[in-house]
Amino acid sequence: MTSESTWTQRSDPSSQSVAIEVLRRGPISRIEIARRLNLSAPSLSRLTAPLIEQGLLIETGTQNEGRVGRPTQLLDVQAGARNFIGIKLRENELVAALTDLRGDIISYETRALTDRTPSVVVALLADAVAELSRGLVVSAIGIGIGGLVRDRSYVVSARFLEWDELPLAELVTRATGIPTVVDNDLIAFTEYERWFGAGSDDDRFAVVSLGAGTGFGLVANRELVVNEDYGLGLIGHWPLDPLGPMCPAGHRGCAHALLSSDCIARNVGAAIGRDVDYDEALDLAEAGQPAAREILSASGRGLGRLLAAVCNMTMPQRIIIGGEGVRLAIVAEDAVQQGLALDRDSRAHNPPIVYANGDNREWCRGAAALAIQAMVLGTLPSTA
Amino acid sequence: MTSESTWTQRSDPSSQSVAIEVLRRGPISRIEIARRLNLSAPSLSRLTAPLIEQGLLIETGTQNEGRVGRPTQLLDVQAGARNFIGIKLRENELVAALTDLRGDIISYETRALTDRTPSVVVALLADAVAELSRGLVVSAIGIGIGGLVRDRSYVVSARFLEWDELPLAELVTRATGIPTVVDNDLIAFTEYERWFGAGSDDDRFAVVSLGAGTGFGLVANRELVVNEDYGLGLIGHWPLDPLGPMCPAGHRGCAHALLSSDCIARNVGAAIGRDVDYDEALDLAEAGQPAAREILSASGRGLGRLLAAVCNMTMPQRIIIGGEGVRLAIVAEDAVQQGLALDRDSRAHNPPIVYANGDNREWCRGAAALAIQAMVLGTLPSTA
DNA sequence: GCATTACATTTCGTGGCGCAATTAAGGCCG
DNA sequence: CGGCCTTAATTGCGCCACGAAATGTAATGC
Repeated sequence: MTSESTWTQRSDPSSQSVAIEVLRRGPISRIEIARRLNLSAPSLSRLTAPLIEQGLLIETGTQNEGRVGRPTQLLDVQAGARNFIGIKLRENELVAALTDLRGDIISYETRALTDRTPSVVVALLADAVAELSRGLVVSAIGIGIGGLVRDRSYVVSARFLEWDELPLAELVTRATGIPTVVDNDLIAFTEYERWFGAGSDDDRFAVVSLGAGTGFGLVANRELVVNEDYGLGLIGHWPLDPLGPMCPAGHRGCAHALLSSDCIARNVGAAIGRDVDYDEALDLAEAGQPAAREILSASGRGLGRLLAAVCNMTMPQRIIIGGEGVRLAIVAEDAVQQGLALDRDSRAHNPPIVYANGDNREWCRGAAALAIQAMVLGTLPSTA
Repeated sequence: MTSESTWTQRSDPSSQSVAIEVLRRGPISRIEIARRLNLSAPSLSRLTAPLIEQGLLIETGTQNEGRVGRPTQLLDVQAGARNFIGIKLRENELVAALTDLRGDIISYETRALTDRTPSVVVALLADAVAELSRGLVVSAIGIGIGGLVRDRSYVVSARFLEWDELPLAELVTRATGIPTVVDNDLIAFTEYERWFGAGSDDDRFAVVSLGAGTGFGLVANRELVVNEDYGLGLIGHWPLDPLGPMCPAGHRGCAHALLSSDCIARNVGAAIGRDVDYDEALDLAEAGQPAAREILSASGRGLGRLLAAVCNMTMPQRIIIGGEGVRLAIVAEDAVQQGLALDRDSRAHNPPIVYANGDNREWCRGAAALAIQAMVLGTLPSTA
């Protein structure tokens, strides 16, 4: 039945977009798909029949919500029918997650990276994949990596892994026999949010990630906004506070100085006279320790000003804050609002801000989303 | 033949997109349209035939460029077949231009605005329209206005005209009998550049306007990026230089303080001890007057930093600088590049920067573009 | 002059689509 | 409780937009 090479068999574009709509919008009625795709009800009967026949879609109960009239039959994808693996490569570890068709995570594997030689990393990666895929068929692998990637396959540069000009997708495909796609981790995360996550109903939204660095992702007119420089981290040193602390690269009050986990931990540590890590620093601020509170207020205001810049320039309908450092936005929420107010016209409407989990899971789901997209859209590389 | 109500008669979408392609891409061969629209050559023969029949398109000679093979027949719109009027409303004048189907200007009318009462302005406007349209049929009127506009028709607020909640399109339609569309002037200008201008080949570009205020327009994924707040001038007080001069609203070194014609003229005037206007200020800087040069260098650097912010956040393939104050960008070009370098990663690629004319014409063409779009896309309001 | 190249057109069959009518499945109400 | 209404899904039907293939057309090149 489910052939591995293509998803919907027929390459008919509207059949494909129906399948994608069900995949992205969860259980959904035929009539609702018809409205979204500007198709007629008969078309939807025609288009869904073969997809149900193939076992790709299933009817999952009815829904009526107390309205009169015939209840709708909800359609859904067989989320378990396919498996994917999403992998996040970090400076010193590798996290791989087995997911279903929606990027929901089934299980995990982690490997410490002590040696960054590509062949060693690829071997570890293949090992984690083998472990996760025991007894299963994995349709595709997605990899997210902090750095510059071309063609969803080729790593141009990844500073913290000290990689340059590496055909990563090809290496992994060879090592695992599974088609593989690679992209910048923030692109992967943004794509996940666009297809399945908090941004799936928006025309425009922005993603801001906090953690070791500060990242930015943008979706406008329902499509990702990227260019060849994406992955350089263009907003990593965005100026936020002319009187703020210095960052290691010598920018005063830049995003790195105010928002990165390292700098926050270092500044709080220096202020209270002992070493603390990022989470302790936030704990102290939350507990009311004055120096920590002050430092985190400054960071929050800086973040607010960054968000104001995002709003003023890209007019998003939603802002999604993610990354390991997301707690900053929550702990310093009041200061964020202050900073936002500072650079926003008082008549302007601020978009809702939503927070992602802030753990490794979201990066893996993002990476898996790349693999899912490639499979569904038929852009997977061949394994030959 | 040319019915006034619709453009392409048949509402067939691909017939319409063929017509739009010819309108936007100037003289173009069938085969090239086929490539752009993902259609086959036979489809193009079929689709163009009735459009030529109607007199909407014409064949304008052949082209071969020294290649072998049958030369291409170039198709073009009968640019003179329709007329439009584009109107820019300013604080104290109204500029109306008669244009052809491509927004190219045929003639002008100007009216001084001494009274801002809507009925008076509408009467003046109708008078200018009557003058321009003598002996001609005008298909639609487009109006560009600095302010907040809804539904391409309804002025929510326009500060400098002291207008609020005014159904301007309706009033003008009633006064002239010609269907009218209204929008923010910068949206109009951006739409012109997107359809006909320097951005017509780009997926993404940004527009920055200089003059009385600082404006910003963005196109991503070939569509305008706007929201309900567009027209508030969200980047008018963008922070650019923490040590810069104050603006009247009390922001230090903001876009207004550094880039607006008024502030530049005032600052140069104060420095040299006599009143100068904007153009004199730029003349002085160009002539090497030290104080003027310094002030304009600071402005140029500020502009550069603004452009850096635009590039970092929206990754445009092109930046178009327009507005009455565009000369600043040219006079202070070196400083602009300095400022740009300041906030850009040295590995990033800067997009080409192009300059618009900087006179009233570009605003009128923008307004006309709104009218052309509405006519071509069939979204014109009825005159009933 | 004939081969080559490439744009344009004609013919023809396929198939995707919507309209209209029909069937299905539940509420609403006297 | 049994029509009636409403909304969803399906079936039948015919239209017509589209591309494949073949043909026509107009240039270059040797």
